[in-house]
Amino acid sequence: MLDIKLIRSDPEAVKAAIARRGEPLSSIDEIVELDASLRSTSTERDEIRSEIRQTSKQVGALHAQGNADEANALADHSRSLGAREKTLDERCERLAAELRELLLNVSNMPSPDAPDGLTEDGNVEVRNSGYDPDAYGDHQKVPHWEIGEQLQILDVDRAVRLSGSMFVMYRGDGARLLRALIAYGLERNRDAFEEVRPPTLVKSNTMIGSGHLPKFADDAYHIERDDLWAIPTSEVSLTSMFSGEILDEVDLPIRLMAHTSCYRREAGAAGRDTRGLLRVHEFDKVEMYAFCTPEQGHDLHMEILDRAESAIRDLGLVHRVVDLACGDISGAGARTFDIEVFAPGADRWLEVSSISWCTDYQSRRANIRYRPEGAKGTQFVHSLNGSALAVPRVWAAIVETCRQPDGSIEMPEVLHPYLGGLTKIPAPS
RNA sequence: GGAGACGUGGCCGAGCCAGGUUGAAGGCGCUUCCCUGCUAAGGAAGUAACGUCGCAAGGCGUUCGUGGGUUCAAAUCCCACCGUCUCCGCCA
Repeated sequence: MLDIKLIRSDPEAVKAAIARRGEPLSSIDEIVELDASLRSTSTERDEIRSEIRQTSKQVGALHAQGNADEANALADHSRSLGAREKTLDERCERLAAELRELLLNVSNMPSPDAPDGLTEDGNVEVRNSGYDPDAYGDHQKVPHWEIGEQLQILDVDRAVRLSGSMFVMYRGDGARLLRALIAYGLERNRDAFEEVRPPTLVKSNTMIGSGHLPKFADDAYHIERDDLWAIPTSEVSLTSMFSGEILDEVDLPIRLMAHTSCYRREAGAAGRDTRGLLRVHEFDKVEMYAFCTPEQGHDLHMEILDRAESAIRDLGLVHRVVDLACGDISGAGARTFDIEVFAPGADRWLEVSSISWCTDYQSRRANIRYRPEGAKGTQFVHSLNGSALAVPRVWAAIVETCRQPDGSIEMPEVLHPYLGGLTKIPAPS
């Protein structure tokens, strides 16, 4: 959520920023208007309330003196004020609800450092580990869904039987590799990040806090009976972990990481990139998350990017880092870097991590503040998030990249400690 | 899921049955100052967040789990919901 005071005092600057995303600007004008009428209405209401309170005290005092006539006359007067107060209050409620609805649907302002561009065509590649299309042998140009079937480590057909298309099932050494990836993602960040295992079913307010509601309701699974949402990422749970709290500056930054399942309806993506693990409704992910002061934001952003990138690099995967154009940054982010790995079998780049600095956009929604040391009052914290390791696509890239001419799959060395002695998934006999 | 008890400020804890001068006694903690003098004790003052108006000082409003209702007036009365605890049931 954007700061209403900023929209009020400098609507043109806000519009200029939002325009870089290619989002419509008309709601900003509506917000300014609604805000003005809300304030004038609530001022009027508050004045009447004040008068009612004063009058009521006098009524009590008069009764205490035994002066019933005068007390009743005053009470009558107060009653008429009450009617007016009610009307104004109802108008305030309506205006506030409308204003909030509009505000919740405005995306964050992109950072001035984010590249221009309304689509992914404006994305800027900032690093590439050295992609060479000729570097792959034929044995690596087999897509993971075929390898998975050959080695019986990925069973798509049976998963579809259970849950429908775009659900998958890992089996045998495939499931073991998945488990190793999760452990790897958590363990290498344990030096600085507190491991959390949050709920994966959350209330609507929790989804609003991270920015996934109300705008993206179609992308999420909703359990109607209990009005709970299945999280699309643990970012949702972690954002609201300190909701409503005022943190101490000395405790910042707070670094958290969580492994959870993630659930996505992928409503707009039917039929696109749906083979194998490219896009699935349920997947495992280790997420990094941080709350910090505005001053700490930039360095933390770089730190999380570096941690995510080095995890991929150490697995030996060809990858690149992309600085997202304004129009390609998701709603809550002000600046986002994506990490993509190259999957030689599927023959395409796969997005495996999205590292975002959300400034105070999420903390305003979830109401998370901190007390700056030596200053009065409170301020909203900044929040950042990024995948430490998103399992399916990394799993796919490993299986394809590490496939040997005999059809076996050599496990990356950094995973050995988590594989219980397995260094190679054997070729089919 | 059933029965009972309970939800007050940073914490503890009065107030609620008899609605009014209670934004809320008292204590603890914390901050500043004084005394004393040495890591104690004592004394004084201060000690929420948010909204809005104001250059400011400050004014006004909201918040006693949440949301409604009754009333001139609600922490106090009524209703619903949420949560916590105890016992029972069920279960991993």
